Amino acid sequence: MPKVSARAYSRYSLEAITLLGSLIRAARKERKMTAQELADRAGISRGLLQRIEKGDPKCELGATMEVATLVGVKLFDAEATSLTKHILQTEAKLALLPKSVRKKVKVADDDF
Amino acid sequence: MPKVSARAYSRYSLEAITLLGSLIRAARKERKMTAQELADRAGISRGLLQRIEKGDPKCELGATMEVATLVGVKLFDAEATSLTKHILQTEAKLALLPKSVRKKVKVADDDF
DNA sequence: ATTTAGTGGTTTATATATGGATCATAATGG
DNA sequence: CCATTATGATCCATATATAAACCACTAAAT
Repeated sequence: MPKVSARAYSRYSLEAITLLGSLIRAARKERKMTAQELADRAGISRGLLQRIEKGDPKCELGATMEVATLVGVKLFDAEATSLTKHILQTEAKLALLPKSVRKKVKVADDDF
Repeated sequence: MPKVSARAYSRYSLEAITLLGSLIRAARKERKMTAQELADRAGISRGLLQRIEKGDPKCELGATMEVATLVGVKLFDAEATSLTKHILQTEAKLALLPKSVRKKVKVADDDF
């Protein structure tokens, strides 16, 4: 069964994911946690944790975030309470923007 | 087919994911991009983009990161070149840590 | 006011990620 | 040096995320 069309990732995306994985692994070891331990606490299998630490893009966002949180790697280095505030701010900002983005029909793309 | 055991996410994880989604949506609208447009550029379906923007934890990490990158939402606010450096540093740090974490056998858990 | 495009929510079929088991290797602690 | 355990990798069955097509609704733009 030949793979038909893999997904394409930008350089930045791959690097960011790789970095995230490395940070998680480093953090886990600094905390002297076994891969199995961390996997258990996160409620995932050891195999999945391996892939996360390796930087595999094809992992659940939730699982990855959960693991990261458990070892203290925060994407947005802020407390949950602070995040809530941030979310609300963003939502408010969103409310100001048009509900739907309407494209000009005739005019050529002004993208470049 | 009853769902047996859903995955548990910490408060922080869910909030961080929600925030990420909101930031993406806001960024997309600021750039006056259609959901379909962004989905196409990211090589994903519009439905998936909706879930990402909504903050669904069950999405590919790669797809999410890709979309975020496309609209300029950086998890690690740094250039790719800088990320590489950061990765190398982390790897180097990792090399100093023990290859495997060994648990004490007899002694009781010192977790608390 | 009317038209049209964007959005949100479905459903279904398919691709695929995940869990679990297993094996080999490596490296730690005694 | 030895015993033990963490790790890395692979395989398979199954759960599930994804793409695609559809619908209804909303809200831009004329």
